[in-house]
Amino acid sequence: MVDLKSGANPLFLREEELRRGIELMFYAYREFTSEPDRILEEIGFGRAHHRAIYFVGRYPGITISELLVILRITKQSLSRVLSQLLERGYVEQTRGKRDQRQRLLSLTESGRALETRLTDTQRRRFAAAYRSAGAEAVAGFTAVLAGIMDPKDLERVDRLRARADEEAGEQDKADGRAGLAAKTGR
Amino acid sequence: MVDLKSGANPLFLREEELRRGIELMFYAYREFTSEPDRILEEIGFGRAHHRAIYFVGRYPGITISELLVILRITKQSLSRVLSQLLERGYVEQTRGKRDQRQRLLSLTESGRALETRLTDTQRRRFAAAYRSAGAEAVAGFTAVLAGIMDPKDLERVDRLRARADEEAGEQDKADGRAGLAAKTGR
DNA sequence: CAATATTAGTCAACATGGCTGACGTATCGC
DNA sequence: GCGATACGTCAGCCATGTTGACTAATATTG
Repeated sequence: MVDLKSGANPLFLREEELRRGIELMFYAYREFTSEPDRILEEIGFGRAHHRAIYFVGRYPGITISELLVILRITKQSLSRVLSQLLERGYVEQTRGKRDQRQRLLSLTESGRALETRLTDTQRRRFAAAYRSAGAEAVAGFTAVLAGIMDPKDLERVDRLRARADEEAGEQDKADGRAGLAAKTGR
Repeated sequence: MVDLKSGANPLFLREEELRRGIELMFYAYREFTSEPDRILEEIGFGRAHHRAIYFVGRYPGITISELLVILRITKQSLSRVLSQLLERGYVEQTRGKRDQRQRLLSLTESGRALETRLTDTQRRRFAAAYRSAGAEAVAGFTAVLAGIMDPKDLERVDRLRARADEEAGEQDKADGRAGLAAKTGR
């Protein structure tokens, strides 16, 4: 019993290491959302609005169904926050040119301003943590997180990022979309 | 404009690196909670119950007010989940011997079983991610998370862990507490 | 071209888990 | 003995998730 818990026991160390990771995840996520939450509260929005505005800003021209796949919530839940964002002029919709059923979402000027304000607090927090931990630690951080998340999400993130990279600098042409699903067909 | 977004621009790289961290955090946290959530649903509990049961298991003999500090919720919110855990026999309370006002919380046999079942899914997930990312990555992961979280939380976690380590193998004596606040006075 | 599938929107009802505010009780410590 | 502390509780509100049922417009396919 004593031996099972003693510091010299490798299983105890491993158990402690795993628990530490679990706990840091809990505490870090709470802090990660705390500053945006405060700003959102000022203007009568919640965390769900941040998520929507973030991904619309990230992938301008994204459709409702694509956003649903990313957020993994029901369309009823998304509809609630999205209609508020539309009403209050942070997000706008246009119909897809190729497929008229689709609603292509993008941020308005004030939507971009809000997204920047919200995400900046997180960017700053990450930048500070990255700076103090060092470049190698950052690589380890992202490697472990990538191992924790759903491989499907990881694949999608990587795929979209690759596409965004190769399209960076190009004109948004054709039907005005940013190419999110232009080739995926999903 | 093109230059600002081109891959050669260091500011763009930095921006992408920060956004990637932010997004991985979102996706990883969602996955991190998904398996416990499924188990909890089976037995009619929610994520809040897991948090309570986790920290009671982590710090047996913890008081209500200490748990409130860790969880950062109101006592009314905690009371809701805790009374259910007590009713259904996962957690038990004893009065503090030194201070009779305190309620010292600990897990019952079935509470420990549930905690193990819930947390094991997370442990496995972390263990797999740690294994595939390597030891160095793990160090980076925890360093970055430590930089993201509230320093007060970090300090407390480290302090409690140091205490648990030095007390490992000792008998729980005196008033039956695990020494969580024995010396903190908080 | 007609049938079917897909995309999006909406209404209604419910659960979880946060919150505030207001009190009550027992116990501790000065 | 009195003020502070630890805990419990009632009542109600809000945000954000859920299921289920249905409609409308458009696209696709046999």
